[in-house]
Amino acid sequence: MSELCLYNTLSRKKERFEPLDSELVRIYSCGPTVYSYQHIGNMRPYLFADLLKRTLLYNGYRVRHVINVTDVGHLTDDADSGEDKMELAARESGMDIWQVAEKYTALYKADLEKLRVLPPDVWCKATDHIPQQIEMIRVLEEKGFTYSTDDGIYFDVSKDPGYGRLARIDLSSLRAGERIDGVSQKRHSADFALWKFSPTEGAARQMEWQSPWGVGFPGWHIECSAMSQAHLGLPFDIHTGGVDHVPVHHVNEIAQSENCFDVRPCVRTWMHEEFITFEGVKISKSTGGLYTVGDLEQMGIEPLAFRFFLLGAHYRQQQMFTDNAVVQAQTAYRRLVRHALDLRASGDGNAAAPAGGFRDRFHAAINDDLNLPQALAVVWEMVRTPDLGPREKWALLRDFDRVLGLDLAEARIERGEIDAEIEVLIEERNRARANSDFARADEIRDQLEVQGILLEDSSRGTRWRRA
RNA sequence: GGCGGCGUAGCCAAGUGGUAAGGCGCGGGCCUGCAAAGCCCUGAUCACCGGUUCGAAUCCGGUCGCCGCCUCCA
Repeated sequence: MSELCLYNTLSRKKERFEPLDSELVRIYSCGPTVYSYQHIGNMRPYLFADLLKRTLLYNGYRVRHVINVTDVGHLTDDADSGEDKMELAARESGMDIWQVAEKYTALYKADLEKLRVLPPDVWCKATDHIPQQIEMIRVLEEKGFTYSTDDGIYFDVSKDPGYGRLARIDLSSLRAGERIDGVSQKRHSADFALWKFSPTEGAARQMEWQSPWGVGFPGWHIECSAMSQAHLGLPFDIHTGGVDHVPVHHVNEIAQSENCFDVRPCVRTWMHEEFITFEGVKISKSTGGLYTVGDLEQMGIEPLAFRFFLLGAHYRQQQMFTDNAVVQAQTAYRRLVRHALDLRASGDGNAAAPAGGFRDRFHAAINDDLNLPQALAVVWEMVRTPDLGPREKWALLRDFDRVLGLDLAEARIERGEIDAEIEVLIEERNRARANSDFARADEIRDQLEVQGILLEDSSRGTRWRRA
């Protein structure tokens, strides 16, 4: 059996994975800020985390997985100026801020379900952990890591000699002493807000809390430190997120957690997924390509076909999204489903049978830092090999699907309410064929095709499916 | 400007020292009354130049092109 190796951003290397607790692996995944729809680019982090979790389960570990929902404190500008995204979204939509959070959280979770992302063991949200965040800030203050300005309480990065190690930031060469844009009272550009005071003029905030420093709200990074500690304890095994979080969000999270709780390192393995690019350019708010899972469905792309698409590239590689690429993926996905249906019809077999090394190769692929493209190649080869019978293949395919998550055991070709009518026509056509009346037979087939019904004749009779 | 990454067949995409996985598409074949589905066959020397090596897509140097982060972002 192969060893599980994962790429750790801390060391910039693949490392053999060893859980802190011999059986239970603890994972924290940075979740979304729920001020808007999540687009398909936003789905990759959770697909990635899902594949990580499934791979751990496949290796026999138990997993405790936490995903947070950030519903306060994420500013539109840099971490310390600009407006709270949630407050802004509420004002623009005319909804109550709590409704905004609820709405987009629900949509987000529905999309994850469509993509067959296993639900985490714990969902948590920032506004449910305000006391924990305040307590962390209090401890940091007590230890001398903070200072106060007119607009908030800041973390003083110069007090942390290890600051920025994750991103290999060299503070001394980082514009130190330079004038800080926007927030003039910051001592260093890398200093960041732990607590922000509510504005004294203008519209009142909908979300604000009492604290030892006055009424206000928490900074964007502190919620992850508080919630990961609360739900997993420190240290824990794996923290996941997007590459964009390496230099700021996660660096700051480490600074807060390690200095508050004196646990170093607070996380053993940091894993970061790359972006999906849209016709060569990153999908983002400003550059477009903002399809949602729902948009894909409108285009005729099934959610699981999109999942299959994501399996086609390694998580640490930027993946090119184009309409063409996703359609290609859907074609392949549907072909695999058809194989699954045929194999399933042959009955259940024994997955423990020799299986020609396919299981080992599949396992080795996913254990090599989640190389799903490689694993998929093994899947195709297995499906098409003449060396295995259909029942063995079906057993293996179901086994592999524990990681792939394509729901192959439940897959089916969609049938509708007009079955009876179709059956009658098919019978008539088969009578015509038996009488060599091919003109009539083809006429019926064409007629059904117009309705989106495709016929497939085989030695076992005629089957139909939707186009 | 600083930091990081990428450039593999028409398209998507693995492979990071031993003579290029896989998928989609194209073309050909088998099967079929004809189709469809399925199966089989079929394509690249890895941006370019130089170097290290018995041997490089894989290591080093340079050139060109592209992308990301440093500012909202997974």
